[in-house]
Amino acid sequence: MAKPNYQLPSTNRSLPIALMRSREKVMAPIREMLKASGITEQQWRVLRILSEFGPQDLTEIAAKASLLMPSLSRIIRKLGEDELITRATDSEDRRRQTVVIAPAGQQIIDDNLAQATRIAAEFQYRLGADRFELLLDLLAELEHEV
Amino acid sequence: MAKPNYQLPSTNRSLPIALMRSREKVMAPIREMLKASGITEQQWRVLRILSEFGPQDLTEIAAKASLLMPSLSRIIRKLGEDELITRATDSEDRRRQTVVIAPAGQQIIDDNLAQATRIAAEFQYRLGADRFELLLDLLAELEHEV
DNA sequence: TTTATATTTGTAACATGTTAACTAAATACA
DNA sequence: TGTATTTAGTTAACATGTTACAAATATAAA
Repeated sequence: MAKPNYQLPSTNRSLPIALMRSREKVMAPIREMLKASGITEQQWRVLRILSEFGPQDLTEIAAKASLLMPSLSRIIRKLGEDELITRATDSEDRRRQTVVIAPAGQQIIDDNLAQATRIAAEFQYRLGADRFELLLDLLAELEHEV
Repeated sequence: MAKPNYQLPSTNRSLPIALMRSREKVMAPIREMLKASGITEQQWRVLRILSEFGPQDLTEIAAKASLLMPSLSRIIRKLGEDELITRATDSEDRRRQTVVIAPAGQQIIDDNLAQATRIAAEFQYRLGADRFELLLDLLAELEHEV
């Protein structure tokens, strides 16, 4: 069976490449899982944030999801077209739009959250809780301003 | 002066998001530097690999650069159009194309490598050599097969 | 040698990343 | 009050990420 074969092998001590490869490795099983629901990794991230933190505007979502506004704008439009979210203009500040997760969107969360949690736990288990926390700390240090 | 203001703030203990934010933080100054040469982060990665490891085919480049073949195919075409590389069909295996860095491409490497090295060293210095190596080790562990 | 299979490269289609420019609305301030 | 600035979000343009598939070539099997 000939299957797409674009693996990303070979070692490398370059930090940017290591970060990229790790993220790919971590997200690949999530993406695989989400295929059944027909949504992407980023759409999943937005839905999770709406489910966990409740209705909020685009700027808040962008900050939590680490998405740039132009990307988020497109994602929100797509999620609206698919009726996974609804949006309403804020009555006090009419520039602002409050986004709310819709039942169909919440259903996708309900269908996938348990397995997503298992996948995340698998990586934590692989490193061990202490080394996992250490990794998150080291990554956070990279984000500090110079 | 009104400037684009799309920062990516807020903490988060999610590994995928931490990986994404760190990579962005590490690559942002490189991208900034490369603007003067008019090439992107990925084009830079390809040129560096060609400069460091010499002529090679697309598959080898993809592995070293952690790029998928469809992306690399477009990048190589663009680099060829800009005359930063040249390509020639392998005489023994005519599917294979050997890519060679051109003088204009090598010039971009020469113009930027010292500063790129300084930028990379800055992050290493920020963590300290030991913690930097530890970070690379932890990231490598994430890539292990289950 | 002929056929079947695997490998490699290319292309299409869609989604996102990135920067810049833009609109509309709110706010600061002279 | 009127004007400038800031903020929220959108749109445009280009490059890349991702998956699926097609095309070309090489290799193994019959």
